[in-house]
Amino acid sequence: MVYRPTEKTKTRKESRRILLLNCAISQINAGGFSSLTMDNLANSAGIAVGTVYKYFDSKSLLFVEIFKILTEKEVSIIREVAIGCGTPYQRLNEAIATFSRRAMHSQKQSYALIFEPVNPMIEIERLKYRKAYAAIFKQIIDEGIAKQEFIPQPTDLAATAIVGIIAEVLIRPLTQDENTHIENTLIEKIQEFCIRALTIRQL
Amino acid sequence: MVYRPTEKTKTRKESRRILLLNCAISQINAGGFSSLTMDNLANSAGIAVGTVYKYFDSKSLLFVEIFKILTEKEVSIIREVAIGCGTPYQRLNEAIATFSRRAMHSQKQSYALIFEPVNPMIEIERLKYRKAYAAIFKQIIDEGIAKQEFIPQPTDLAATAIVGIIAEVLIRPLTQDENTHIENTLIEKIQEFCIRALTIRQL
DNA sequence: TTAAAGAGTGAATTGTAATTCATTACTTGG
DNA sequence: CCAAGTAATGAATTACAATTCACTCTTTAA
Repeated sequence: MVYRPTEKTKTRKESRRILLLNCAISQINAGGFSSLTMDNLANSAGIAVGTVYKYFDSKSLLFVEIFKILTEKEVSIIREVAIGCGTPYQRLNEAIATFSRRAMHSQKQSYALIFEPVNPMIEIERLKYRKAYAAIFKQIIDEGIAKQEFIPQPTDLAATAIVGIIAEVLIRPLTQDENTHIENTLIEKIQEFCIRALTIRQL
Repeated sequence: MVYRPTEKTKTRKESRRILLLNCAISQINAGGFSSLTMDNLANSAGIAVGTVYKYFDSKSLLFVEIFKILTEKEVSIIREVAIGCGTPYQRLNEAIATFSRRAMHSQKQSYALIFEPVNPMIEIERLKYRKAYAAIFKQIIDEGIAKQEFIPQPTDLAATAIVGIIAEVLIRPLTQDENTHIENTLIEKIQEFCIRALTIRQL
């Protein structure tokens, strides 16, 4: 035996894998999961279809991997905000705003991650994704209740509800077409709605 | 020319069409849209595939028709409750409860109508469906605000938010598997959350 | 009874992508 | 340079349903 994979080879392999992932992500950002085929992925990466299969065993697995990459990034950004400084009230508002702003800036992607019909495997990941968001909100709400900033209530439900609100109010409308104009005050209104549901109102 | 369609023929044709729709709906209730193929539909109706095409031009159009039938029924039931008697507060609670109860009783169907990945045509109908629900909630909220039962706020958003809450809290979990046990108190908790967001609290 | 038109049939076709695999091209260390 | 292994290729295959269509069967009313 003479040939053995070396550092150099492994590095090149790894960077090709990353290239493929990046090409795939670009395509998804442009046209959603439905626009990504193994053929056009191979094309845009400048390699043969067969080669794609040296890097990913199947399209489903590729999709799942991409989904995880994208959602883990989003979740970690929100988590960052959520454990930042400030009162629970402030952090909740900040988390909602960040989530909303990011969604507005990459509409196609948000829609793809939250709603786009793909396949059952993605649906399972999507559930985890939404649960991850809810877990973040829950933490803030729990703390807010402990500090008597928020009214005692089932926090799991409240957290899930907030995810539902943002998805429905903000992201679902992006289904329609490209330049869905979303008013900037929408974020504030969402915040106010959520805060009303959570807080003890100061009369 | 001798043959002309008669009442009798038309009736039979119509009833076959209805049979097909019913078979399709049963299949969807059992396994979602994804489980319905033109072949198994023909099979379960006891006719040939080709015949199905005498009744429906394409699978997409069949799907859209079924989706409309099912959603219009659901919406009209909720609408009934929503324009019933009682204060806006009571009617809101009743509408949420009815929506929730129906969802819990036909889990597969609710999931299919609200979330199941199907195709872009269905996605367009689904948006209308959700908007129809929102419109009902909006009407209640508008009235509640007029009667000073609810706090003034953007009612469009509040209505959409409620749809999002129910979808996320109640129906999304049905993704998982058959007997997702949903506590009965869940409905009450959803109502309380929504009411807090809407009302002027009595201290 | 029969010609005309509609209805029903289901094997064959089509469409669309994913996936495979025999073949060719590289890499490596001796 | 070579032999052994690895990587890349892309045309061909597979998978899977939707859809078609040449044909047969029914119905109608003269």
